[in-house]
Amino acid sequence: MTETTPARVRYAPSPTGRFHIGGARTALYNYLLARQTGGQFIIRIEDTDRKRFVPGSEQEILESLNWLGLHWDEGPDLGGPHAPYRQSERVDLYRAHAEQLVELGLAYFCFCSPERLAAMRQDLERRKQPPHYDGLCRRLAPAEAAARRAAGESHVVRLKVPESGRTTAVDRLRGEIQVENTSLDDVILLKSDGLPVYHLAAMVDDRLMGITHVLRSSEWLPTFPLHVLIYQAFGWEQPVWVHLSVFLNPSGKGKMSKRDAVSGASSIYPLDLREQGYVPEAVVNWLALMGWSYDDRTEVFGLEDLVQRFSLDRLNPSPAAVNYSKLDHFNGIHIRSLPEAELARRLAPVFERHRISVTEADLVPLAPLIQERIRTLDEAVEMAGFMFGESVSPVAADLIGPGMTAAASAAAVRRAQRLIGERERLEPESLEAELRGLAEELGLKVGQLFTILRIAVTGQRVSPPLIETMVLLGREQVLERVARAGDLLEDAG
RNA sequence: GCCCCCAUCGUCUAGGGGACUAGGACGUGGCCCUUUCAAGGCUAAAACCGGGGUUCGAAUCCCCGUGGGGGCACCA
Repeated sequence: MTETTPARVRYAPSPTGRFHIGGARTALYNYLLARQTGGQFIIRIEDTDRKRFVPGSEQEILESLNWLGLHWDEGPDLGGPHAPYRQSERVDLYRAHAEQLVELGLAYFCFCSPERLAAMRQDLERRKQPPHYDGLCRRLAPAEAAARRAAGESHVVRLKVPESGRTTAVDRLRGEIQVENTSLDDVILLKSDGLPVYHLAAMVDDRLMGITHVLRSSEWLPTFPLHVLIYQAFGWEQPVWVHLSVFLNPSGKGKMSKRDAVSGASSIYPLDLREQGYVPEAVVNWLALMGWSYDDRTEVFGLEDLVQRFSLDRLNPSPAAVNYSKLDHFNGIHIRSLPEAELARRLAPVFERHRISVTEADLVPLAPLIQERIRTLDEAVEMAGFMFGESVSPVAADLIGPGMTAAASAAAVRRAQRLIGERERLEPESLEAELRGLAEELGLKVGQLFTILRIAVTGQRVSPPLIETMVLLGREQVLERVARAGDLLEDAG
């Protein structure tokens, strides 16, 4: 079943480190749902933990999302009807809501010191018991609690979890999840510094911002019932809850982690992927299919296709191992589907990064030659960097044709040199015909002659198609390089 | 220790009681095409975690194991 009413969804990262592909996929699914239903996609920064704050990470998040094409309707930079979109700027809201819950008798002030809590936790651990707040302050008379608070005693606000019964939480993918209330802790909602924890802040904001669907990481599954309880305490209607599976590292053992960013060739960070020559279309396509599928055969999608076809019903609840060779595959496909001018446009900064000065206009005629040969944009430099250097420097030994002597190779090169020299300019059809003719005349296989010339002209064994490359390079350049190869071969012989 | 989630080829997945000799894709091997490398085409090997049920019939439903993952903070 596809959602029909406009969905207001949010991606709510905390700025505590680098932005990775797991977050990107969560953002993607949220974005797709919003666009498909004509709803809104909101970015909210969850920065209520001052200790873990990492400067610059908010920028990385926003830059990554923009690069991927996941543009938002409301957010910390854009503002919107529910501004501000940074939780650190919304603390009064959380405080008021926490107090409201205390007044309703559904939460309470707790004066237990961190030391007492730590000691209690240690004790329980020693006795192999699950960590659990003992409810000391829950039993305080409201009047006494109010007095101690008024006296300025340091305190937090805790949720009063029912002491019996069960809580049923409904996840769109997994159905009903039931837990005994006794297994739930009286979680802290408001810290002693007056800032909320996730459990309070996210619920309040989701409600206030009119969030209809919460698509978030399955790390939240264990505290999901608590969140349902908080909604119930406020008397709010539940949103549609969807817990997305986590990403496993490429081996399939263990959750994807920072280590995986350095251990392999490919990174878990979108911005690194960009640096490595991946196109956003490929990253989006790849991410979309890790945890979601359309059918049993279609797998190449652009963002717009995904907007059209995405469906919560086709989400997969099981964890997925990251597979970079599949990313390479998608990257090749999406590079090939780019218009030539667009490919040239994207290639320009890549050559620049490799300190090869070349204009976008120079790259336009080259684009079709390499388009189906590269899997990442950076491979273009390897493949065709020789086009933009002053000269190439092949080694004589490499110039000798397969199964040939240096002398025979030299002779072949000189004949080719003369043939090219006799032409005013190079035209692909006739050049190819004449070189093929030459090979035949010399009793060589086309491959033998072309291999020699390829190395002479490009300096490499692997290159774009020889004829087109020579035409692009131009008569003078080709002549110079072929002549030099002839010299090298004659010296070697 | 306790709680929660998950379970089909190496990996991503299709499958929602009979259409399954379990389909597709990546990767891997072979062949074809071919001026190199790609791309493309064809092809091969490769999976229902185990055990009990339910049913005429189970990859599909239930239970128990096992395995994997996540969580148990004045982090998110």
